[in-house]
Amino acid sequence: MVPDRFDLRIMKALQKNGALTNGELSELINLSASQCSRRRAALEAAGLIEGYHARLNAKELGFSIRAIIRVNLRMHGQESDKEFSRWVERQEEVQSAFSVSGDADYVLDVRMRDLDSFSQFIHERLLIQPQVAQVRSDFVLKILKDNQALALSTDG
Amino acid sequence: MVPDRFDLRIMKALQKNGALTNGELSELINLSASQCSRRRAALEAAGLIEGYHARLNAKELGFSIRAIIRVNLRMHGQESDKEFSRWVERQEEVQSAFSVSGDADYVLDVRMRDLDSFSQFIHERLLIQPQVAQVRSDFVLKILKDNQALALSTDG
DNA sequence: GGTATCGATGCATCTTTCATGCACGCATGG
DNA sequence: CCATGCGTGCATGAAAGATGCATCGATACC
Repeated sequence: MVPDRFDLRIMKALQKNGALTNGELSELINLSASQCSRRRAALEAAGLIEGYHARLNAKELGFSIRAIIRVNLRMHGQESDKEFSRWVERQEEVQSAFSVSGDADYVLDVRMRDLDSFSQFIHERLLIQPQVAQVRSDFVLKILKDNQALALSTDG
Repeated sequence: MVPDRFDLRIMKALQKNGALTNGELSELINLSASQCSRRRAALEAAGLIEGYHARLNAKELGFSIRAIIRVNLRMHGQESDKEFSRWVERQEEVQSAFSVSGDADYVLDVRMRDLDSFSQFIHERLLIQPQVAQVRSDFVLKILKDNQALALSTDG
């Protein structure tokens, strides 16, 4: 599927606000509501829109700790990498996890309720993984932005 | 507002799928649809649910580069920090940006269409910021998980 | 130039979903 | 024991979503 500029506008709008009605969308992008509905369905069917998600207020819910953790493994091989990946995927506190090229092997974005949980996670769960060689943590002091929105150029 | 376990279940479900109807929600959490509607509205009004967002397929849309960039500033002061923050917020390619404690001063999560854009961003936009002293990039090779979902414990 | 064909669009309609008034049940406190 | 208040489910009117149909515009072909 090749999205045209209307599709791009729709996706851009829905990134910002996924609860827009087709009527509201139609005003924003200058197209009838029925067309918005059809295009939206097409974008979802084509997989360009992967889904809709509610964003929760982490602070209000008691998640006061956020940290970016860089992890190095002892050795590299399909086995240890795969095993570590599987382990990471099971950790609820890990919101995002990337295998990266650079100083580190993995970068994790984690959220916890308090320092105790964080310490417990690092020492009693992460560091005892046999593959893990080194762990360096950066605590998030302030979130400047957290869009999760792609920079689509609508060209007008 | 103090969310009870039904509220937690609702939030958990809506994190996974923000397009659930109240009827579908009611089946998932064993509560009538009308109550789901009321509780949902309350959670939104209380700010526990901050909003709904569509997630787009980055690969399909041509964003093949993702990187975690660590930035160090030359000196620290309210001025340079604030100025850098403001600059970061204006950069569309920056999805998330954190001020952190640790080796780095800032961590940025960026997405680009290609290596040229990335190089251009680093050299012609980021490094020419007068506050910036050092930049280290980790390219994302593989996304193990990218939930953006908080680990709510529903206790049942 | 004329015409046929195909996809995209807007309107109208039907269906689904949402929002809310109401009465009931349950708990707590007088 | 009764009164009060909150949370709940049911039922109804309002809003939003989905879709058949006729029309419009563009392209291709004769």
